[in-house]
Amino acid sequence: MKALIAMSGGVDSSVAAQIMASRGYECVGCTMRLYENDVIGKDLLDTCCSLENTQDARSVSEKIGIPYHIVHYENLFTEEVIEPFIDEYLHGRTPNPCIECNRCLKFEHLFSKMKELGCDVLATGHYARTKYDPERGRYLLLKALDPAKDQSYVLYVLTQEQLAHVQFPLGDQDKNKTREIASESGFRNAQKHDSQDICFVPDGDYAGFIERYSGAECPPGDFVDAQGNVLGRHKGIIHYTLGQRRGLGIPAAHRCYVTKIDPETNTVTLGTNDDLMKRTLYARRINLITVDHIDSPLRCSAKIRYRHKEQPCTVTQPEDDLLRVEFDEPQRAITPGQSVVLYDGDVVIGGGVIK
RNA sequence: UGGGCUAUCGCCAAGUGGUAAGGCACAGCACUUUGACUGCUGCAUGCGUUGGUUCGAAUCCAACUAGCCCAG
Repeated sequence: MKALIAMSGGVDSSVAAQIMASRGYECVGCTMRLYENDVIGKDLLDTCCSLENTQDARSVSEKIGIPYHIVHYENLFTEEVIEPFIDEYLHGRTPNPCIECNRCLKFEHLFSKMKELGCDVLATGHYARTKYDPERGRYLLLKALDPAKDQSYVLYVLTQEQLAHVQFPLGDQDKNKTREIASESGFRNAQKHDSQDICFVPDGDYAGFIERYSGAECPPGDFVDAQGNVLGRHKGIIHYTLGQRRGLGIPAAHRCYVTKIDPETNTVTLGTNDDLMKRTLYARRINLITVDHIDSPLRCSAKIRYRHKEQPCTVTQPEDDLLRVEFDEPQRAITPGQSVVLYDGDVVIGGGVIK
C-alpha cells in the first residue's frame, strides 16, 4: 500500500509520516505551498509553508527515507481560501479558513494528487480517527482519543470517498507521545511549538491583512445600542466579530459585547452578554457523514466553534442544503460564518456553515 | 450679575478625618491549528488650585478656578 503524507513541517505531520512508514506503507512526503510570504506581506518563520518549514519537512522525509515533493497550490489557495475569507469579513461574517483549507485544498486538490501519484491513502497529522461501520456501510469520522487535542471539528467536511482513503495516525495518541516519537526519531522539529493563528496571517492582525491584501474599503462607522443610539465610532466592520468584547474602545459601566454587525448600514451593535444567548441556528453548505439525510428530528450534540464543548440539541434538515439546530439551552454568540458540527458521542454526524 | 450644586485614573464611580474600592478602556501573559470568549497580571505617592485646622484630610474651613442649574 502506498500513502501520501501531507507534511507541513510541524511535529504532528512529521510523526504521522514516521508512523505510516513504520506500519509498512510505501510513503511519499508532500508539502503544499499555499502562498508566497512576500505576497502576504510578511517574512515569517512560522507560516505553514515558509522556507524553514518546507526544509523541516524535507529533512524529516530524508530521515525516514521517503521521497518528498512540494506541490504549488498558491493560486488555488488564493481563490478558494484567502479571497472567500476576505469576502466573508466584508459581509460582516466570521469565516473559519482552516475548514475551507481542509475542504478545498487538503482533501480535494491534495487528495487528487494522492490518486495521481498512485497512492491509496492520504495521511495527515490531524488528531481524529476514522472507522468503517459495516452496519451502516459508511465510513465514520470520530474524535481523537485525547479530547484535549481533538480536531474532528475541522474535518466535518470530509465525504465518504475522502474518508475511505484518509488516515489520521495520531488519532489514538496524545501530544506527548507525538513529541516522544519525534525525539526518538531524531527529528529536528521535535520541540517546535504548535502552530496557531491563521496561517497566512501569523501576526494575528487579520484586519490589517485584509486591508493590505485586498485594498478594500473598510470605512469607520457607528457603534450603536439596541435602540439605535450612537455609542461611538468603530474602525470598520472587518475588525469585529459576534461576541467580541475587547478592542471596542467604548467606556461603559458594564462589559459590552458585539451583538450584531450590519454591513448595509456599516454599524456594529453593542449589547450585554445576555443579548448574545440564542437557542436556534441554521446552517448551509452542509456535509453529512453518518447519514444521507436527516429525516426526523435528531437528538445529538453540537459545537458552534472550535474549542467549545458540544451541547445537547435537536436537529432537522428542512431542505437539502439546510440544517436547523435547536439547542436545549441558549448558546452564546452563535456566529454566522463559523461552522456547527454535530456529534453522536465520539462520532461526527456532519455539520455546516452557520447562516 | 445674584442664588444653588459639583469638581477622585482616558470614561463611569466608591469613599463623610486614619493613610485612594470596583467597572469600562488600555497593555502584557496564559489558553488556542479560525475569529472570539475566558482567566491572570499591570494601570492615581495622589483625589481642580492655593492656603488653613489636625498627630493625621480626598474627606473639615477659606479663597480662587472651572463646569452645571435657577434667577435676569
